[in-house]
Amino acid sequence: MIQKNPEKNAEKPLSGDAKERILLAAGREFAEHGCDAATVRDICLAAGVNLAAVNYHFGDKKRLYIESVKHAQRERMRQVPEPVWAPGTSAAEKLRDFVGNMLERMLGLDQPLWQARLMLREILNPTEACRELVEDYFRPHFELLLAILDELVEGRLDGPTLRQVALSVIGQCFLYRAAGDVVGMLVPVEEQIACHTPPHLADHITRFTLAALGAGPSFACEDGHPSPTASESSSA
Amino acid sequence: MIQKNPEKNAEKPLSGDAKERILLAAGREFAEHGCDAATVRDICLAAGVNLAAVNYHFGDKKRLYIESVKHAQRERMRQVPEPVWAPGTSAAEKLRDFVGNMLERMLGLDQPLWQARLMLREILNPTEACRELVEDYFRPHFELLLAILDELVEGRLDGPTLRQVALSVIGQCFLYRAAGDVVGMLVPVEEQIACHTPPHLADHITRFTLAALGAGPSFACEDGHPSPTASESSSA
DNA sequence: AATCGATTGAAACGACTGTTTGAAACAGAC
DNA sequence: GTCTGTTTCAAACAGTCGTTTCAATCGATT
Repeated sequence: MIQKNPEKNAEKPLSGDAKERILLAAGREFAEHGCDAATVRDICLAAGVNLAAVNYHFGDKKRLYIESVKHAQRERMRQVPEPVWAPGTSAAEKLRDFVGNMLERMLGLDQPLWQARLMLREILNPTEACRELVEDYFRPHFELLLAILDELVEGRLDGPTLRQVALSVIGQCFLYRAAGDVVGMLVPVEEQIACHTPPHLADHITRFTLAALGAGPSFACEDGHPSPTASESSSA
Repeated sequence: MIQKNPEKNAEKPLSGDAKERILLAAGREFAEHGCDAATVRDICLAAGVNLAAVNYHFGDKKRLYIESVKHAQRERMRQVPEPVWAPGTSAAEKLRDFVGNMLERMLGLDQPLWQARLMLREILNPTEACRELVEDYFRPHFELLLAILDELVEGRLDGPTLRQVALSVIGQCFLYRAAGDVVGMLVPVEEQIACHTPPHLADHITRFTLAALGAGPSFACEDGHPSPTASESSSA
């Protein structure tokens, strides 16, 4: 029943048709409680639909979970596209933009937090949706990072080493996403709000990586932190 | 019912008194399914005790969960103690040992896998047990790493920068623990069994970090991977 | 042997789970 | 209007959940 009623239920804060509302509410609930612990009753209540709607539109809970993961992934790809650079952009600048983009995708507060959290659950406890998530979402970013790093070291590193370097870069970002609460307990609060914002983190991780690859100034040979806000990067 | 099983818990956790058997089985179940999704019936079945034993010994499920996390933490601390070094050990060697120790604690296959998995759940979704976990378990290791790094850079980095470097080191290790399955989908299998063992990873992460800090040879200026099995580290 | 507190046992409690049901409401086609 | 297919609704289904109950059992002390 594809009806083109543009403004039918404007009185309700629940926009879209039932199926999409369920996907949205399911994503939130699954992200917060996990696939098993979340309940279809809570999902339907949050979505403003009847309890039977889940089984009508998605068959059962498990298929709803998989669909909600895929939905969140698609939304995430649409919201934060991969960066593109003008020809002639240096590899170091590309790395800086890439890291910033990844951190924005992981930690960005302007994006819905639950989408990243849902994917994090899928990373930690992979289900059927994980393989698709990896192939469509993670692998392209991984390959892009590999290309940037390869350009950066001008082909001086072989495949396995290059992949390990890429995983070192990702790991540095991933920690703040996955273990953010524990990091928050280990680092003073005033230091967090000063240094643990996506731009500052991107600056640190980029400089750390460039220094490791011999493509930038060493970390410990100059003054402590040379103004993390500097280094005007020409983002596309 | 009190049978003397002198054998250690190879597979059957039916040694020791009921309370300890419950803690062991609870740790395994909570690690696999999470606090909410795990059931006290499965725990009691695995522990070989009556259903009412959980409420008798621990009050309710939540308190059992907290106690099982603390129990796993204590066991982990007992099994993998912090490394100690002879006076005069270089900071680079200390870093190498520290990273190897941390990776062994995260990925070591000779240790029970479920303990690390249970703590990972607590990191991702902190409960009441998390603060104690951080203060008694994570913070000491963090402070030790900070001391090593400070010695390594000979005081040339201020506190916040030093902490960010420490988090970079931890993040590189943490990725393989938390996102191991996804990493396994991005890297060819033959490369994993060759390069993703704790010793190889420790070598890579240490060299990467030392290069970033200007305390070791750069990564991309020499040949690709100078035999990761080398560099005889004087482990404690 | 008798007693007492600590522990264990089988069964049941009420609440909640995912799923199903059949009727009602709805849209458009005739 | 009737008819068709789609979607929504309240209610109930059969299980499972955490927790409780109370009698039976154990271990040690008297």
